[in-house]
Amino acid sequence: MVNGIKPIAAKSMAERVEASLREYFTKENFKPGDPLPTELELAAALGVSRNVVREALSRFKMLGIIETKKKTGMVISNPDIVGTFEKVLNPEIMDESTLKDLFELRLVLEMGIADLLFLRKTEADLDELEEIAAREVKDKNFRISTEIAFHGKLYEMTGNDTMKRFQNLLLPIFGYVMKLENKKFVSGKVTHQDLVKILRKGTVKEFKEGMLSHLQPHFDRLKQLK
Amino acid sequence: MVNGIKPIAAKSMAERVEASLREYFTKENFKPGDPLPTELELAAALGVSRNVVREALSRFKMLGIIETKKKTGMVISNPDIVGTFEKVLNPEIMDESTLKDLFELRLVLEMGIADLLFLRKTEADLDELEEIAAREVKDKNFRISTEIAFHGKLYEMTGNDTMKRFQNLLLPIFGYVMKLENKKFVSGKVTHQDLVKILRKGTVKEFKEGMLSHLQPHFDRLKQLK
DNA sequence: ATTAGTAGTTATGTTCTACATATTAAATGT
DNA sequence: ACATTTAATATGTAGAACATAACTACTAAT
Repeated sequence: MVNGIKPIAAKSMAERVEASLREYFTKENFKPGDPLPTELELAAALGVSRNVVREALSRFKMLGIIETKKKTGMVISNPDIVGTFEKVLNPEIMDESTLKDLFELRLVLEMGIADLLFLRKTEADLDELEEIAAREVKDKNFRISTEIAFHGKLYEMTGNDTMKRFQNLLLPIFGYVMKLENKKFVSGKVTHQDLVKILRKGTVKEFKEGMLSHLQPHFDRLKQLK
Repeated sequence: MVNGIKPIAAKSMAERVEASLREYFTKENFKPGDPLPTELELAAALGVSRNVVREALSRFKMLGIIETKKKTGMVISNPDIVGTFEKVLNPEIMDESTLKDLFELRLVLEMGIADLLFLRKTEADLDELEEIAAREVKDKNFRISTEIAFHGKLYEMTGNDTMKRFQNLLLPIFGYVMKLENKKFVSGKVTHQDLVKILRKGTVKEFKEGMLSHLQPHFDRLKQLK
């Protein structure tokens, strides 16, 4: 077996141009709004066809790192990281171990937002949350949608838009993993209504314990697996 | 002001082809390993040039959703989501509110991993962690690197590779935000060595309190801002 | 002098053709 | 039956050409 030897340039031109451009952007310290050379200039500078350059640029456009206008040219812009995440987060084509990891990540987030919640909660938020929890008790049929609504509202209350959107993306993962394991959504001893109550009048510590108890079935399952 | 009116098709062909392909993949229920039509077939089916198709395909290749081999053609594959994340996570071109959000996200993760840690910790892990903490006390100069090593090891101990890699990506964000706010890395009353001790002999609850205390300076700063 | 209109220029958007290259599959020869 | 050669095919890359939007500058008209 041949060891310590690797292919010279297995990667495609577009891939290499992407890497070169990325390096160029950081080296030149590009900031949002800064104009880029034209496609032809880049092609000439890199010694490749305009076609290849465009394939690489197309990638940056997808990430939101580059924006273009005709005649004006291209400029750097700040990418939408959550939006990008969305583009790869397809449960159908994800390997199982990653799915499991993301499922756990969701649990970790859920357990970790307590401090932010107590830092930023408002009366209006609590009222709305309470209303969601109350609605849930009436409509036995729509447990999943209210489940989503409740936890979604929690993330919203953190005042962290990125986290809220991120959690939203993880929702299908959550559902998918549950389906894979043929499990039903089961809540622990602490209900949503209990959580609201703690959030309103209790302490951070109590809330953390409450949330753990609420998610206990999920943690129990993890314990079984290992 | 004109209301309820939007541009017909402002998006580029490549962008629309990307969307069409994405829809096609899910509709046809493609799984990793499944072969795709050829570029020419796609171009014909979509009524666009092969060039445009290639620009769209290039995007999927970047995300790792498509892999290609000459002659054989293209197949669906499972994307590397953390790797994709890395491609957009450049602090230099990110807007400040997103940076702030990610900084908080890091804190939330840190607070939320306690349960996983106690579920999966091993003696070997604890030994290594203790060693890192001990090294830190000796080398006053390299506080930041040991800071990274310590918390990195914690994530590693969760047994969640995705989370570990994700945290690794957030590190530069952490540093960047600190630099932006001209703050130094300050630990709370609970040190790394204390955390190790709790992790070894204490309870989950104690560890959570310890971690909160360790990160308290950061939470205090958040409190100041709001 | 301000406005309106016109023409020219430029960079991206799109298409088409051609050829290179890797790899599979078929054909051929021993 | 096996090894070798040949052909076929899908991706990779290059180059030219034209379309299109948007900026610039010049011109004409009120």
